[in-house]
This record gives sequence, C-alpha cells and structure tokens, in this order.
Amino acid sequence: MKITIKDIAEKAGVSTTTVSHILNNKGSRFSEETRQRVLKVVDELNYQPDFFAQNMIMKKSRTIGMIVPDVTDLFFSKLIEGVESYFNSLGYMIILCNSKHDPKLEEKYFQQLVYRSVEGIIIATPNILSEKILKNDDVLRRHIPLVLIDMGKNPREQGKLLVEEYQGVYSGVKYFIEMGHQKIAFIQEVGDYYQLSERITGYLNCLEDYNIDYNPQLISEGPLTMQGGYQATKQVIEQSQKDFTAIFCSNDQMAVGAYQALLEADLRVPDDVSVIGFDGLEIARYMAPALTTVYQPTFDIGFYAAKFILDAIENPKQRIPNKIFETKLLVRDSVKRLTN
Amino acid sequence: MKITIKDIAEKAGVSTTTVSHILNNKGSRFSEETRQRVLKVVDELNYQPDFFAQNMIMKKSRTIGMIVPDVTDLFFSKLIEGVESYFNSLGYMIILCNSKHDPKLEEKYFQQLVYRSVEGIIIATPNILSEKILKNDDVLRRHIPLVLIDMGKNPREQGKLLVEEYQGVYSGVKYFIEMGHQKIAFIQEVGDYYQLSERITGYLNCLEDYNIDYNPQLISEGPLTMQGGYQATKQVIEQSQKDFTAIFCSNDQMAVGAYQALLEADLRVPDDVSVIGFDGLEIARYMAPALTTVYQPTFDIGFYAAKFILDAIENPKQRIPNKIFETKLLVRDSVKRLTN
DNA sequence: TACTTTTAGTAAAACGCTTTACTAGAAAAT
DNA sequence: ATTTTCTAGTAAAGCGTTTTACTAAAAGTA
Repeated sequence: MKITIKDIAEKAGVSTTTVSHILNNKGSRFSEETRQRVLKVVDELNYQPDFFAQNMIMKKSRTIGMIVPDVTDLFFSKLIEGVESYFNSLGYMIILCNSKHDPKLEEKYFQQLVYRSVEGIIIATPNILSEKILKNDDVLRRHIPLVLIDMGKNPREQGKLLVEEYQGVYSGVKYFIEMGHQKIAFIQEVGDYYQLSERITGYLNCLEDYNIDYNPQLISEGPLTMQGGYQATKQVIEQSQKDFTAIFCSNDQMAVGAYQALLEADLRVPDDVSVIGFDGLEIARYMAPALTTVYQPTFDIGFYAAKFILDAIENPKQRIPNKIFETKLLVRDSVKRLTN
Repeated sequence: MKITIKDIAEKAGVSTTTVSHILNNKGSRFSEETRQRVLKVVDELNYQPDFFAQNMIMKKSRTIGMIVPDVTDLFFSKLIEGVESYFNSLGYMIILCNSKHDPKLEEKYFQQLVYRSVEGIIIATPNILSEKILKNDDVLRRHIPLVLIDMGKNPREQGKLLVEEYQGVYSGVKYFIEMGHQKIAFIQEVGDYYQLSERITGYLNCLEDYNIDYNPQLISEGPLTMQGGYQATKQVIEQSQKDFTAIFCSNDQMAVGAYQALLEADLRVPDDVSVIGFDGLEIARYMAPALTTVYQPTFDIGFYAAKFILDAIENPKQRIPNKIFETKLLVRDSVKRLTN
C-alpha cells in the first residue's frame, strides 16, 4: 500500500530512527554516505511521511479553519483571498466553511473544525454567535486562537477585527449633505434596524449633526446582496413616493441592485438620485456611473486576521490583538452636486 | 492536556475498548448501565476523539482538496459554493487553495493536498496542468479521485466536467447575426488565441457558416476579469476604429469592463454596440442594460464535481464519469436588432 | 451435574511516525 | 595502556485511537 518509513529504512539498510533524523535534520550527524543512500531511496520510492502519523506526535496540523456566510459574496471572497495569501507560503492550509448565513451551520462547522484540530479559526459573519462558539471549552483549554470579523456584533475581548463603520457611513452621508442633499435614503442589512448597528447610527447621527430631520420612510432593509439592494430600493421609492435625492447603500452589491431599481423607476443616477455604496469592491469602479463608495481594506483585513492567528500560534501566551481599520470615501461619479 | 479515551475509561471504570465500542456502536453489546455510565463521563469531560489518531487507523480523512485560480472570481466562487454544498451534510470538509493562476503554485498545492491525505481533489483552472499532476504516482496508486473543471484543456480520460463552450458561443454569435449584426468583435482569455479554444472556434465557425468574413482587428484578448474586459474592449475599439456593432465577451466579468470601455468611447449599449457575455452570473442581470449572456450551470458543475468525487470514494473500482453541461442563451437587453 | 452457549466485557496489537535514551567502536587524551 | 570523548548510529517508548482475538462469569441445556 503506502510506503512507510520502515520500507525506506529496510531498503537503505538503516533504522527508522536514522531515516527520520535525516529527513528532519535532527539528532546526531550522519555520514554523508548514509545520508545520500537514504535520500536516494526516499526519492526512488517517492516517500512522503504520513500526515496523520506525524501530527499525532507533533500536534501541528498546520490547518486553519475559516467560516464565512457566503463565498460568492465579493466582500467575503476578497477576505478569503487575504487570508489565503498570508498562509500560502507558510505551509498552512485553510479549511473553508460556507455557512449560508445559518447560525446552526456556523456552530456545527465550528465544532467540526475544533474536532479536526485546526490551529486557528477565523469567523467572518455579520451574525450573532452562540456562547458555544464564543466561550468554547476546547478552544479555551487548547488555546486555539480565534479571530472574529463580525462588524462588532459579538462581545469579545481579543481577536476582533473591525472597520470604522460608523465613521465610514458618517463620511458618506456628510458628503451627500455637503453636496446639497437633504433627503437621504438609507438601505441596510436585514434585522439591523432595531439593533441600531454602527452603520445606521452613523447615518442618523450625521443627519442630526446637520439638523436634518430623520424620515423613517427613507429607510429600508434587505439582505446585503444585489437582489436585496434592488428590493430595498424599490421599497424606499414606494414608501417615499420618489421623494429623495440620495441613497446610501450598506454595501456595493446593494448599490448594484439600487441602480437597477432606480433605473426601472425612471430615476437616473446621479441626475435624479445620487448613490453611495460601502466596501470599495472592484465592481464599484465599473458601474455606470462609477460608484462613489466608502472603501474598506477588505484584503488587508483577511491578511491581518491570518497574521494575528499565526502570531498567536507561535506565541500562545500572548493575547490576540484587536485592530480597527480605517475607511476612505472614494469619490467617483454617482453623486451629483445639488444647486438649489 | 487533551482528554483521551484513556481518561474516559479510567473515570468510568472500564477499558478503552469498551469506550470505543460504545462510542462507535460496534462490537458486542454492553449493559445499558455501563453504556450510560460511559456516555455520561464522555459528556461531562466533553470528550472528543482525536482526529489524527482516528485517521491513522481508519484512513478516512473526510477531506477534499479544491484548487481554483481565483476565489474572488464570481465563476469560481459559485463553483466552490456548489462543491461545498454537496459535501456539507456529509461530514466532509474542503481545503481550499487559491492558485492565483500560477501553475507552479497549483503543483505545490496539489502535492500538499496529496500529502495531507485528502480523499479527493477538484481542480478548476483554465490552465494547462503538468504531468506531475495529471499522472501523479501517489494519486494513481492510492486511487485518489481527481476531477478537472478545466474547459477541456487537459488530456484526460475520466473525471472531466465540461461545458458546451463551443455551442454556447456559437449560439450567442448566431443570435447576433440573426439580429442583423455582421461586424462582431470577440474578446477572450489571454493566450487562448493561438491555441484556438472552444470558444473562439465557436465564434469563427459561426461566422464562416453565415459567410461573414473574419476580421482579425475585431479580436482582442485579456484576462477574464473586469479590468481585462475593459482593456480588451478598448483595444478592439482602437484597432477597428469603432467599426463594429456587436461584441462577444468571453465571460460576464469581461462584459462589465466592456460596458465601461464602450461608455468611455461614447458608444452606447445596445444602441451603438450590442454585447453578449458568458456565464450567466447574477451580476449580468443587474447591469444596465441587463446583459444578454450565455448561461452555464456553474453551481451544478461544482455540485456534480463533488458528487462524482464522493461516488468514486465509495466505489473505488469504478471510473469517474465525465459530464458535459449545456449552455443556454439568456436574452436580455444588451442586444439591439439592426434594421439596415 | 457437566457441558455448551451467551453475555459483557478486556488485553494487546497495530497504525506510522518522532524522540529519548542508549551503545559499540573509533579516535583522542592522559 | 588505559581512560575519555566523539562518531554514527539504534532500540524502544509513546502519540490516541480502533480492532481482533480472547476470557471469566452467567445462563441455558442435556
């Protein structure tokens, strides 16, 4: 069946100890002659040590678990790219779990990852996580580093990677206002409304700071998808009877849907309605007109998540840092200056 | 440290054999009393068997390796979703590798996956793979099922999942012609031109069948990305001095870039130039105007890849089937009927 | 009663590696 | 010449399971 270290040892006329030592550059020195002989046999038989046998002793799975709600979401795939890119050269591999936004599945995956002895876990989700995840016995006992990219939804002391959502939205809405807009709509993630996420707070506070009355008819919600943005925008159009000049979308994908909904309602971007998105995905640049959007460094977030995990693996005593990423308004062509 | 089966056995006053048997419902029957006692201890100590120790004996890693060139590419992320969705409930997990279109990296990942004893490998790539992958000793010896989603690029007898690219493109170009177009541009993947892929052959043959002269100035290439489509379209515009009325894009993402390039050149879609894409991604529906595109069942391809792998795992003797997926032209608003 | 069968379990091997502790013989030191 | 040190290795334990082959005691049977 599989070639084992024993086969190599036998064929090279040495002990398994010797083979192991030579392969791992450990222990006492060996004569160049035996070294070559062993290496030659290894090469001839195309021997590779058994991953499981090795791990049983060394307890280094060199595997990271990552849970995302939707791989096809451009934000999360960019994040995955960042994570993968860091682990790439280091011999770590990632087990990817697509939770489909289902908390039950997230929990199941989490447990499976723990069972598989991953050395670290990254959970990216806008959902509330259960105690079973956040205070998992195994994870605590075995010091498995956990990093959350969760928009600040879950209480946690370390390993939180956040984006300045509040400031991001605030700067976008402020930009609308500075461009002369007063009737500013806001479409956001489902379920967020009542729990007042950072994003909507940024919106509300900015309005307040500029003494603009908040109009509930200008707010609507939907999933953070193109379809979601389309529906939510349609709803805003109906609710307000087209009485708005700007719309802030909780992410770029919603903005794509918003464009469509506006077009169908005979509202032109930006002549009739100005639009701002959030994320700064590649697609934003290619929308017509190019979308003004609040950029967040998605790739970097993934990259840092990976880095923090790795640091924590190498330094188990240390706590995992938190990090807040800045946003930046990318001004493009989807916002019109209002001259009234 | 970790709780082992020995701890459980000791605390429950039985042998490890008993614990193992009870946990796996194997071997002779045990009295309900001991069963409960063992189970209780297992629960109390929150015991989980060690994945590596188990695998060492059972040799079932329940892990699948998947290599894609770019996770952020909507086609591949959809594929991943399909694969993940099939393995999801079955306790299999997938190790995801993002090769960045680098053949060297593909080979390295492949070897790592083999080393990690994955039970199956799915490679989705438009690249030529090395012999080291296609005729890998380990994979052959250990009968690791391999499925290729490679647009037919690599010679292989089994485990090939293909799409009717030729027919897809042909039907799109034919549609252009039926709508009165004669000057039809084609933008395609880099490097494909000289190796005459299925896609360009579909284009060329269709032109020929309708007695339309093929004009090399109407062909251009770029990566299968928005940026790539943008550049390639720009090039076509220059080369032909705007002398074309339609453009076929090798994928939807290129079409997004094409829209942008056309817009910048003051060419309106579809009034001045009609556009067709390939893939049928969600985004196509939200483009303005909505993109007419050749749909391919991306999710299903992933799903079947997973299914075939699993069938092959359960049935090692059997060969892995090939499968060809049909395409379908989704007519939307990006093609104008020419009346001349 | 004396044998057989069943019940309820156990001991020990095996999986394929790494690692610790040891050693025979050669070379160096006294 | 004897002891010490160095060289080039090896034997065997151990990692945490599963599994095979076995067994003592209880129950059933003739």
